[in-house]
Amino acid sequence: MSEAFHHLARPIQKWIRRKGWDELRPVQVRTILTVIETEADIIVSATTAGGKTEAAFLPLLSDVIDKPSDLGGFDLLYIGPLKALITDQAQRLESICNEADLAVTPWHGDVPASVKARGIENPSGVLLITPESLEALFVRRGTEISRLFAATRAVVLDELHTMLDSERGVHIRSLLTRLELARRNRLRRVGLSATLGEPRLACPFLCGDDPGSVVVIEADDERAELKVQLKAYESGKNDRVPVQAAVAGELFLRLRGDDNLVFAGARKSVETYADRLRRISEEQDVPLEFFPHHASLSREHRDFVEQRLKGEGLPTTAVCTSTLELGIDIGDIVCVAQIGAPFTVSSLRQRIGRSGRRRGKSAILRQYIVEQKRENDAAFADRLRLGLVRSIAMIELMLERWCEPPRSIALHLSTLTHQILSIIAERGGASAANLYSVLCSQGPFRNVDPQLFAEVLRALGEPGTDLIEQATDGILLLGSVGESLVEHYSFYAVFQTSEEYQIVSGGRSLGTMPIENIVAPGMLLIFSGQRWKIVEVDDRDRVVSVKSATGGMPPMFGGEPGDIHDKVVSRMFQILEGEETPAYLDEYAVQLLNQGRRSYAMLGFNDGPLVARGDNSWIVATRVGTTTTTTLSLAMRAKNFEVQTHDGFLEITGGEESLLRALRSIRDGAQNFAVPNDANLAFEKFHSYLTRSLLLKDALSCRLEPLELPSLCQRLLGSDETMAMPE
DNA sequence: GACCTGCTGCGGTTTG
Repeated sequence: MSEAFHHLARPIQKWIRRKGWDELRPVQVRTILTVIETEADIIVSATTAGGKTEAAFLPLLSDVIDKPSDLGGFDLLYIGPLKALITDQAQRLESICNEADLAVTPWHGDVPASVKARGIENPSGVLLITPESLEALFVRRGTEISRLFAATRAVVLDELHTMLDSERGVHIRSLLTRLELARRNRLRRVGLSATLGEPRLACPFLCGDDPGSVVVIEADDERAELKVQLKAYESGKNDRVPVQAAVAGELFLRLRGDDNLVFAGARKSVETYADRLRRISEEQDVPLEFFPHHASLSREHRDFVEQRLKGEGLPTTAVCTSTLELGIDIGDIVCVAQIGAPFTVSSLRQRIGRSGRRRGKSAILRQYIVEQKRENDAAFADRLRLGLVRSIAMIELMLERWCEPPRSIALHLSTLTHQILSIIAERGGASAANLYSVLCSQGPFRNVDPQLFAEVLRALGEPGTDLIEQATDGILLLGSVGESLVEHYSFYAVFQTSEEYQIVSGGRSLGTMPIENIVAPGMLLIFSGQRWKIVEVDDRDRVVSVKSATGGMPPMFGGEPGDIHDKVVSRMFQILEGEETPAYLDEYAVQLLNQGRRSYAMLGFNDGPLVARGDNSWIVATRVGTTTTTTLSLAMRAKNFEVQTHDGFLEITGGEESLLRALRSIRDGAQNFAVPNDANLAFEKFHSYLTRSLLLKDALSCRLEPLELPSLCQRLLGSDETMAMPE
């Protein structure tokens, strides 16, 4: 055993021996030495089964055992983004902690109140909690926080990549600042992740005050060989057999008999393919091995699918959304299929990481792309085969080991509003200066200056908004609306969720669907991989009762398209302008790629970025990702053009002035950037309580890039500002 | 043309 082993506490050494480990992994050795010999914050980056949890906890627990604290409270804090993950990790830690008689307390919405009561009464050992449950502790037990966490010496943040510049990431950082202020002592932070493209870029999110001091420990995993195949299909308006049938047939042929994951892109598409695969299995009279898995299905059904994947024996393919992209260990997956191009390279990479985990086996990606048949009225985006091209760009970038860096730090005014309410609730009142100090000077909202903070407070205190009010001594209190928000348990999460119907069959819940779906008795439904007829709709309690049937359509689940990164779009143009043919394309995909390249040249994009299509109609090749392309499209819409956005392209029609004049005026007047009055700017949970001026500032901090417009317009106009079209 | 995540306290009843 290595030197690191001898640094560990006796009970921990005993546990390692009992496990039969003959050596610690390199990433564990390095983490153990760093934890024991330094006081630095640490990021551990290793694959899902790479032993990260043990790497962090073996030395942290050793420290607790060898140097017990007399302060009282939990010794270690673990924050995880999923309930299932906390349950899993608590079980793993229990086996270690038993050896040393340390308590392990899992804490989330499904943990019995008795376990929580025991934790509050006698806090010690390891607490594993979700951000939302920690939030609830602040709101409901604000006065006890300092007692519960007095002895805590470190916090472990699992799946760190989900906690970067997201609403939930900012939420956690705010809670950690508040925790440190309550106990008057900093907490050492240890972040764990399997999918940080460049782990150093995550350091500012772990330690905002001194990112350079964070120690990054990366496992040099032996990477499994990756086999990739891309198969293309075409679908047309007059197809007798829908193209999904062909894709499902191929999936059935290739995947039956093993454990696989099929990422179908959207819940509706998951239901469509699961239904087709079930029908094929029935026609061929073979046992069903294909099951849908997404967030709107009942916990019961999802558990069933996960258990089948984990278990030996019954081959199982889950047709899924990103529910199975991260988190719990689902065992050996032979093949990952992806239907349609994904939105990010990092998610593609994470998905592929699910297969080929067994030593000596390759990871396998089967990518399926459906393009529209070219008919006379084919849209230009279909003629360019943009879906296929994006998919190739994603695969190429993934093979080059690139993935999207974390986003830059936004204002997060919705989450700021949440934390203002939470601190006032925690303390029964707070001064504006104190709130600013905790949240903005010391906490994560560092881009919010005092003036902007005052503007937010004024919006929350507006009569009619009533989230907060000011007492005569200047102290801010919750207003009537603020009070009712904070009192309800739905307050604890910072992210938005929509209203839904429960779908019930014979008293058993099958799952949920958004209330935007039109429902009436007699209608047919595909859901949870089966076919149903609606027998009753209870609009008051939002319950739809169904019974077995034989036809139907899956419901709509809504959602907005994802952001494509500049680098992906830039690679798409390289592919459209290039000549190489990737070896993993099937024959049909090669044909479609060549068609896309020919169309690109024929439309004239090789000569310049602006293509006139007659009748006040143009196509503009922006060559940049969603954020900047959308910003230009809003600027054009504000000038009364009609605009459709695509990856790296805009289709523009109408307008009161010529395209060239409009681009020039946007280039020269970027400081007057305006969005159309009808553009929706409310995306997050507490946005509806803020003014339009604040929403615009929030959007400008992360969703829009007006500062990019002058150079983009200049590039589009070209140096001589001429193009082959009439002004 | 998208996906995912989360949730307390209390009152009533039953049981030993």
